[in-house]
Amino acid sequence: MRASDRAYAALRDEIIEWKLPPGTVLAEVEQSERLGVSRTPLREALARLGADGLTAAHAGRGVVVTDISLDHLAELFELREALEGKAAALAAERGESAVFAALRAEFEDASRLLTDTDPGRHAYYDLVSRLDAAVDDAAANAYLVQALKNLRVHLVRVRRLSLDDPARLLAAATEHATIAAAIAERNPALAVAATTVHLHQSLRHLQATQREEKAL
Amino acid sequence: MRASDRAYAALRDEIIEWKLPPGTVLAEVEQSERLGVSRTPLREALARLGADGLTAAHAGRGVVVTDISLDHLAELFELREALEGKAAALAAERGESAVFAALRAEFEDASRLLTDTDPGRHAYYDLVSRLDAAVDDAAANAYLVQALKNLRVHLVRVRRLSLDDPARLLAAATEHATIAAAIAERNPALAVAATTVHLHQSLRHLQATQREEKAL
DNA sequence: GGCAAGGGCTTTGTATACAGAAACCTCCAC
DNA sequence: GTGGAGGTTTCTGTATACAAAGCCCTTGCC
Repeated sequence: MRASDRAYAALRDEIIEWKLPPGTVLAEVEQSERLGVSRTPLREALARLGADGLTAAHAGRGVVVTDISLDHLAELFELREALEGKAAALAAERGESAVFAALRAEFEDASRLLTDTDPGRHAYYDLVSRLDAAVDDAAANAYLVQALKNLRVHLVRVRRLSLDDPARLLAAATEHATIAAAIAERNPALAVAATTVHLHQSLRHLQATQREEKAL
Repeated sequence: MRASDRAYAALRDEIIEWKLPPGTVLAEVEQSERLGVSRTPLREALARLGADGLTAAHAGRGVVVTDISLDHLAELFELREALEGKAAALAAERGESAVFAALRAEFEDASRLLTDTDPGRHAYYDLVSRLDAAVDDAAANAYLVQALKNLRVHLVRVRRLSLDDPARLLAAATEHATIAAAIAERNPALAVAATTVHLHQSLRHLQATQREEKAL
């Protein structure tokens, strides 16, 4: 693996996991020494982070980790609604019914996963990403998938803001089942609606959690 | 201006204007000598082009200019529909009515511009970008605007595929006027519908033109 | 005491030299 | 004649040295 890839992956993970919180300045020499690579590949890594929107080049002062606040959260979910709604609609038009019917069944069984502890939650997250991947695959649109990929980096970042509570995950599982069912039924309008509902609920929950944490 | 910025802008323009057609290999030394910059800033430029999706790093053989065919056109417009539809809806919710009412009037007067020759067409294109900018501004969503910006690079590239014929531009002006009117009326659903119609017609026209050129 | 200008210092931006890897061509064997 | 293996060549990937630009601190003047 290339040194620039390693540096990019390391910095990206650290930003996503809030080990490098917003506002952190990433000086080139400092980071290159820390990560054990030269400045050249590190610069390439920083450029990619900037393209992802995770950092911004504050001219002269080095690149800084971008902020992500409550306001950004709403904006992020507006974009997410546009992209995931379209992806769900396209998947409903083009996808294999059997694939999504199977995923629907898994989500309806998810209550079993979520009564357990950590490994169960991990299995649930895995199920969610399998649905995402299935939608991406069925949508069959490279540009849309790329845009979603860019978006998801930021979504993972905000997810780490608050621990998911089991009650919300259970509700989300039902919403995901509805989305999968709509796609399996080849009903694009329903798929869009189900996606909109799910994202609305997710955003509400996140914002409520955020306000709680702020109050502490 | 930085050398890497110059290299990026130069290569990007050349790709967009089809001076570097799809499949062209961009060797680092060759391009750095041609553009009069060192390999380091050139590599940064190539990385940015890759992030834009204009080039793909064919491992070992250097980066090549990505292909853009009729199939890609449909995919591109699917993404465009999702993003511009959402942007129009948000603009209808949040925008200043007066701004879009004025733009509507300009589009309704556009027949005057389009009866003239080249300078008139240039003025029309300028009007279109002013509408885009107004929508971006009114949507007030940095993530959405960024996604649109990424998309537009590819759109400019396909526009160069075929010369716009005056009849289509005239029809497009009417469609744009309808979009602006919907936003001015603060009617998000109508704005989405008008955008969908416009994009559908544009795609149909482009595909028809493409088939003609293929037949020649 | 406050403001501005200048110098030092840290920072990024660029160039070049070197190392490693992959592709292609050639030559040999079958 | 064809296939494979080895060598050569050219490419990308990385490191480091140098240049330039911006910021901060200090100092002098008002």
